[in-house]
Amino acid sequence: MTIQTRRERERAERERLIVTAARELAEAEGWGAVTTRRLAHRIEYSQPVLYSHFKGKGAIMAAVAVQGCADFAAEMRAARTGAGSARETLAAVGGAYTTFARRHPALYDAMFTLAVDLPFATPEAPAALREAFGELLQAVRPIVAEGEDTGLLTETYWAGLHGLVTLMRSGRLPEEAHEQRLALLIGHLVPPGTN
Amino acid sequence: MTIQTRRERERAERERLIVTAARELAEAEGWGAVTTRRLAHRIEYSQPVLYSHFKGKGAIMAAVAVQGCADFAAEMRAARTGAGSARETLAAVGGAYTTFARRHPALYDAMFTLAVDLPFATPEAPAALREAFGELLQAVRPIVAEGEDTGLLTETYWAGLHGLVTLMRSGRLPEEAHEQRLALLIGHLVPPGTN
DNA sequence: GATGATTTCTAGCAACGCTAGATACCAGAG
DNA sequence: CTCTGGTATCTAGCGTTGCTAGAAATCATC
Repeated sequence: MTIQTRRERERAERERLIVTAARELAEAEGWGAVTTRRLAHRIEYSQPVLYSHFKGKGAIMAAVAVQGCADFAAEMRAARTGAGSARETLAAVGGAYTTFARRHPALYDAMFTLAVDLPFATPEAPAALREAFGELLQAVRPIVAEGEDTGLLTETYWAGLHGLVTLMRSGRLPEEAHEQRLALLIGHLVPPGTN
Repeated sequence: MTIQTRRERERAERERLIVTAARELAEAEGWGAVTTRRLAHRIEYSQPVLYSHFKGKGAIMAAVAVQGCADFAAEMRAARTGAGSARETLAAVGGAYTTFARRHPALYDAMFTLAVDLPFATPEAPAALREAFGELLQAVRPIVAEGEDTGLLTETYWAGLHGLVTLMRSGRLPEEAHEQRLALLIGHLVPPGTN
């Protein structure tokens, strides 16, 4: 019994090691630099070991994405609970969103741009993912107008943030006016007469 | 003289052939299926010929992107000139935007998501690109409120559309409520009391 | 028809994700 | 302590990718 559990523990530890190494490598040099060979060398094992833990490179990226979502949700939660009015809350969460995306581009890509096969808009979506969306949702709820759907408005806000971030990061939008664009988006989402 | 011009003409024709083949292949099977070998085989030349025309695969994709931008701008222009009120115009252009993105995913990716080294938010940006942005800009201009910058609001609208399209296409947002989200975005951009 | 430049192709490099088959390891039985 | 069976790991290699050097073929000109 003990021998079995020790092995399982070591296996789990190595799996965490793989995900951490992939994350560090990606954050340091981008996903293009994350190859199975480099990853294997980094964890001091051979390539096939990776495939005994994950179905492929995509699954490793998905694991990194889930881990990233947890951090992401935590940062948004902190921003949300530290804010005052409804408008301030929406701005704080939006700011946390774009700040995270700019500080952790590789993580953000794994979560929201690259093709990783993670279930998203379904109940089977990973908890961290639903939690991150939940933070956005709670920030949006107070500013939902009569006859509007909270979920849909949250998705629309998300899309706005995502668009701003990705277009800016790929050089399609200039960096400098980012804060003004973000303010415009938020200003137009908040109904007139809201505190 | 004539012999030189004939060669240049043939060269230009072959270059168009390459771009067209790349575009067709990408639209039919996605950019993942566009390899230099398949492309070369399709135009009935060997691979190195591609590199005598373009610096690499990225440059070919950039050429396809520019061509796509021209079509894109034309469709948005048609939608814009066919609409009535300011609100209708904004909605028509937004609809044309998302429709194009959904109908030509590969083209859209080359233009707005994949990393192609094209100058964007600068005067050196390709004409087709600036023209496409100009269509958006003209649709936005009538609804710009006092104290707002037209360019910045256009960029924000663009970001919203881009976010909706990319999140939906990657499975992060469910397809079915797309029209409602688009309506929400437009409804919040148009100032109250606008026709 | 020979010559010299230009164009095009053949063949190959290094790197990629991934995997089959060989090898090393190690817990438990005699 | 030795042997055995099963597991864990590695070596080696497949097929593919973007890209390129050097050989071969083509063609205008003398």
